[in-house]
Parts: sequence; structure tokens; C-alpha cells
Amino acid sequence: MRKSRSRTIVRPQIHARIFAALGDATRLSLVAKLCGGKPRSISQLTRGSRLTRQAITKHLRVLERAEIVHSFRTGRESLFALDPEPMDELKKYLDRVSAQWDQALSRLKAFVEE
Amino acid sequence: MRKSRSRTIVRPQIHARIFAALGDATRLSLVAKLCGGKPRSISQLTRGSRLTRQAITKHLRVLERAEIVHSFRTGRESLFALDPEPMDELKKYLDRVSAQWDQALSRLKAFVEE
DNA sequence: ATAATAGGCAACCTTTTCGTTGCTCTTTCT
DNA sequence: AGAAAGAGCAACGAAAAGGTTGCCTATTAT
Repeated sequence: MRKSRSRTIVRPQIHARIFAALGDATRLSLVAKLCGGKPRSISQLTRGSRLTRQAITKHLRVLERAEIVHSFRTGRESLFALDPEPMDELKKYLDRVSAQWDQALSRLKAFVEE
Repeated sequence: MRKSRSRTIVRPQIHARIFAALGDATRLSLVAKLCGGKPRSISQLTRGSRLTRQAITKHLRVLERAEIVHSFRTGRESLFALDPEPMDELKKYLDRVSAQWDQALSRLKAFVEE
């Protein structure tokens, strides 16, 4: 078995911003509303929330900076839609983490059994 | 096609804490170090970082509260090890999101083509 | 033309987060 | 026994996050 202990397979840093953007209940529920597929306006997304429109706007901007969402203006409203690529990236990241983890476990098992 | 528009498939809230815990570059790199499999002490995890031991400790406690990591004391050192279940949960969450997304896309496609 | 709706921008406040320093305690090494 | 290493606790400060209010502009509806 090749033991490449000098290098870590899982990269740091890059995904922190995406994780952070999803690390808030309000934003997570915005994502939930948007993953229905249809673009929604800020007012629409504000309806049913206890927060003000401006608060929702700020959350949407955070999601936008993390590129989880993009917006475009039509007439007097700005619509937001989901951008699923970063989520896929996160999924891949988590896959790598658990792959490395499983590998570590089987190494451990092999070590114990030898 | 059954259109269950009244309920959202993707749940909010529950995963926010886990996402938030991973939403920091320092903590992400701690996870990276830990997913090698071997439990590491606080001092070990501090070595090579520009931060103080206490800063690292705090980050570890955050990861612990999110149940991404657990700790146990042996002698004078407390060791931390990864707990991969929450990561799996996140992966499942992201799967649900992208499943719903794909579904929305195909609904849209069907609508456009009809 | 006016009123109503949708948003942007800026100031402001409060709470969390991130990191530090200083001190104490326990365990291990010599 | 004494020194060194590992860690816990508490106080503190700076900065960021989350939210609000007030006001102004642009678009749509009546």
C-alpha cells in the first residue's frame, strides 16, 4: 500500500465562502425557495418572513457573492435564481473528505489485523 | 405529472449549524488535517498555524458543537477526531437540493416544449 | 397625473465571531 | 523535586454579521 503521508488530498480554503453562505437558516430557506427552479423577486422572497425586505436583500447578496445565486433586473423588480454549480462543487468536496476518511479507516483496519 | 407545489422537499434550518461550522478557512483546514484518520492533539493541530493555541481550541469547540468532531482526553492532552456522519448528512442534503433542481429544470423543459 | 409597488443606499445599533493575553492546573519528563 | 509541555478559563478588544429605519429613485397600475 502506498502511503502518501506528506500531502493532504483534501484542499482547504476554497469552499469556506460557499459553506459560510449556507451557514445561516434564513439563507438556507431562501435556497429552498429558489431550488423550485423559478426566479423570484425580493418582495416575493420576503413575503412570509418575519424579516424586512432589506434584511432579505442582504442575505441574497451574500448568496450572490458566493455565486450560489444570480440576479437580473426585469422592469422594477430584480429576480434571483439558483446557480447549482457551487453546490455540486461542495458535494464533490464532501465526497473527497469521506473518501479520504474511508481510506484512513481501511488503513487502520489493515494495520490492526496485520 | 404530479405537481406538489404546496410543500418544499428541501428542509431548512437543521443543517445551518454544520454549514456554518465549515464556513471558515481555519476550521476547514482543521477538518482536512483530521480526515487523515488519526486523532490529533490541540498542540499538534496548532503547530504550523499562525494562530495561538487558544484560537485553535475555540475553532475545535465550534466543530465539536456541530458534531463534526469529538474529543477525548488522554493524559495531559486532549485529542480530536473526525466524526464523518454530519458530512454525509450534508451530502444528502445537497443531493436533495440538486435533485429538486434537476426536477424543476425538466419540468421547465417540458413546459417549454409543450 | 397620481398612487402604489419594487428596490437601492446609507446610517446606525446590537450581537457574534475571531483572536489575543494572562493566569492556573495537571501531567510528564529529567 | 523541579522544569516543561498540554490544556482550561476568563477578560478583553476589534471586526464582522444580522437587522432595523429613513429616505430616495424607478417602474407599473389606476
